Amino acid sequence: MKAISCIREKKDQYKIDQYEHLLKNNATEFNQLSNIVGLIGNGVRLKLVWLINQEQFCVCDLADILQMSVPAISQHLRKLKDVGIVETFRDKQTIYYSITSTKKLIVDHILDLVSDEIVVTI
Amino acid sequence: MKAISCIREKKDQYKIDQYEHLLKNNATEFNQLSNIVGLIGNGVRLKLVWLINQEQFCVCDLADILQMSVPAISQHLRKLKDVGIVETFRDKQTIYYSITSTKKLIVDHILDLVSDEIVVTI
DNA sequence: ATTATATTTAAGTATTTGCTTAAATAATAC
DNA sequence: GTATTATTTAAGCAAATACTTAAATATAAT
Repeated sequence: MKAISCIREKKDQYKIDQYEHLLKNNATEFNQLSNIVGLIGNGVRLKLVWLINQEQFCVCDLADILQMSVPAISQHLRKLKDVGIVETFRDKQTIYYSITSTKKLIVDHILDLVSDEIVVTI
Repeated sequence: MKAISCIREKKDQYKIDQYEHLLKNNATEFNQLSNIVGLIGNGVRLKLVWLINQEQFCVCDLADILQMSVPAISQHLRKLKDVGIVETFRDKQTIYYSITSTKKLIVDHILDLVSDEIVVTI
């Protein structure tokens, strides 16, 4: 809570205050972004987002590809849906997931980092 | 474990296998990246990385700016250091943190998303 | 040496996360 | 209608996370 840090004479209180206020003024932006980045920064969800960004998939496909249970995948997708990264549309019994247009830019931006590392041949 | 997903006739086993192998072949890259992105995708650490990317700071400064305890900040910095995002250099009793040159690109890339949202006036 | 300062580390703990299994929904097929 | 299939949801639990406080290091000043 209380940040009783250090006495240090080199302490630049003015600068500290400036940064403190800057971060507080932009708390919402930092929080939103860390939520999104934090969600994508999970081994399973990074792959899910990458896959869904390649093309639409249903839960079953994703479970098969990642060799995980359907409920496990479904719960990951729910989190991604809750923050608006993915959306769904239904075709009969099948529900397909895709990246939302609103988050497409940020997703592409983060997935750029994947593209730099791997070679896709599908 | 065993992913007994769905029977679906539209299932494209060839495509599923292709993606499965592609992800397995690049497991290391995906894991490394999700580790880094996951670390930065934390409210406190996103701010820490953003701050340190602006200029060098010591633990005390960061604790003051974020109004958190020194040990809490120190432990966050340790995680960032463990994956090679930040490095330290000592000046007398003070230890300064900076972004490593090896991770500078990826950090800048993620912080681009912050820059899009906030205005910095320091 | 002794004291003070900056920082890290360790131990403890409450909260969150990511799975599991089982049950609940929803749409299709018969 | 009843059965089947795709998906979600809920409950339970082990592991991970993010703090706390107290103790340990390391450097500097006296």
